[in-house]
Amino acid sequence: MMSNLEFAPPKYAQIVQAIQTRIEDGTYPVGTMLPSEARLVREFGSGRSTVVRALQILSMQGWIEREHGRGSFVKGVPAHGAERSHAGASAFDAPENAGDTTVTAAGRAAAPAVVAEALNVPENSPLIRRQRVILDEGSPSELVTLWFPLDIASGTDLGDTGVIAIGAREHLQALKQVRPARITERLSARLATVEERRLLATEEGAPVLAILATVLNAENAPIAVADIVLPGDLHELEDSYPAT
Amino acid sequence: MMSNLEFAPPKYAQIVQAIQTRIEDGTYPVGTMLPSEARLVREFGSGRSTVVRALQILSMQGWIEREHGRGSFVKGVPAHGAERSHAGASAFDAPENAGDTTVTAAGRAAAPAVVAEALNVPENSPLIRRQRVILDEGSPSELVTLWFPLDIASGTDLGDTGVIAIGAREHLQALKQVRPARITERLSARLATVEERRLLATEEGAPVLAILATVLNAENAPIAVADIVLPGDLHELEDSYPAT
DNA sequence: GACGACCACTCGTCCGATCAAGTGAGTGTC
DNA sequence: GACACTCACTTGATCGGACGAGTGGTCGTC
Repeated sequence: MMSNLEFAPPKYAQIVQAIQTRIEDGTYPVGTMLPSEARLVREFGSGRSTVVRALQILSMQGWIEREHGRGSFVKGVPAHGAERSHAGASAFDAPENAGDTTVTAAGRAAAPAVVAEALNVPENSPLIRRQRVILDEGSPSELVTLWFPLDIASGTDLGDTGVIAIGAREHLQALKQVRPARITERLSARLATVEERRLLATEEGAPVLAILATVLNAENAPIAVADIVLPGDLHELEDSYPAT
Repeated sequence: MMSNLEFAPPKYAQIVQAIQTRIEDGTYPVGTMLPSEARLVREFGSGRSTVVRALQILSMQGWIEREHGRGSFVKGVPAHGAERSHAGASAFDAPENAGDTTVTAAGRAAAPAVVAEALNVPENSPLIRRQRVILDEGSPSELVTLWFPLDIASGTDLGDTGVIAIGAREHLQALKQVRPARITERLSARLATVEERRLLATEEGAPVLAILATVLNAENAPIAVADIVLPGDLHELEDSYPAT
């Protein structure tokens, strides 16, 4: 009408936008009831179906809550996804030439029990192990051990002692048809082992955060495992998520 | 028709379900085109609006992709968000009469340094403390201490020693205008304190997972703090997320 | 062969109507 | 006061139609 080249978003989207704005700027305070569908129909001059569609979108996105027979109520600005430190993902993405990283081992090694279980192979099976220590201000602050099945690591540099300048994930993706889809982490507190105390230079009886991260492909088959050990007195993991 | 007391989900939800199942079991392989809206209308014997509504839901949830003029195409089973044990949220939601829970303390107490910092009050300020031990098969497996500012806890039963049969969050929401919006957790490994060893009946030098969870309202002001202590040899936290 | 008109098929949006069902306040009876 | 009833108001589900617009093919013309 007014213009011929103007792009107008669909009506239902305009309504969504308008209500979002009003929630954000406090016109519709949290906890209060939204105008009823009938009112909104009058205000926006559209059919009820259109208003309902907008409200359903807002409801699915978490802005409002709709209660049969009572009305629609403002829930607030949807606090989006959770923020968390993904120690596992970082272990596979971090290049070895960044910061103070020292590769302490690379090559074949027998699978310890927990790693074998995670990779679904017999204990003591030969695997490719790649271990590094990360220093923070000169002192060891993190011990990361990556474990790969032989067939996955073959044809890559993962078993060589040289420094790999990109992350293990990228390295794998570039050289093989390996596509990580999901990572699961298991986290626990325990005392450092003798070997860990040596590499991390901590005292006897020192508690550590131990994270065992398993990388899975789309078929839920394990691709690799990262064993991450953090001295308890040096690390805190943060996690933040919406309260329902 | 067939029955009078049977509960039937709405038609659009049935269609959503049916299509999800067909995607999961390979009837509609990934990448292929879904039957057109008109076909689905015939198959399910419903109006087009109903079919479209189902398809829009599937599209918003990431199962399919709709292309104007071409059709709807299968994207796959949506790799959902992260799965994680939210120890903090559970601490506030768990009722005290469930399982083997013992309330070991309830009433005023001075704020320890970390709690004071999280609640943004001076150290040693008076707070309401509520502490419980959860037994697993007879032995202590979890120590939860909830801390509330006085003004938030006033008028509630949180400072009384009686058992509260619903979660603290529900209790608060029922009695006060308190709306939790977000929870942040800080997790670390350390050795159990003397007090913790007494309540959890663990030995000296035992490592624990310590989680400090802060509940924030929509304005990011702290409402409460949960201090959760898990003996390291009894607990593992799981976390799973898309690798992207 | 290149081009364009046409057409069948697809999804995108919007409307207004109907019936159902949940909620809460008010009203009247016992 | 307790209870049942009514009624206004709310959202929930579904329908069928209408029009618009993007896609990709056929087909005829040049």
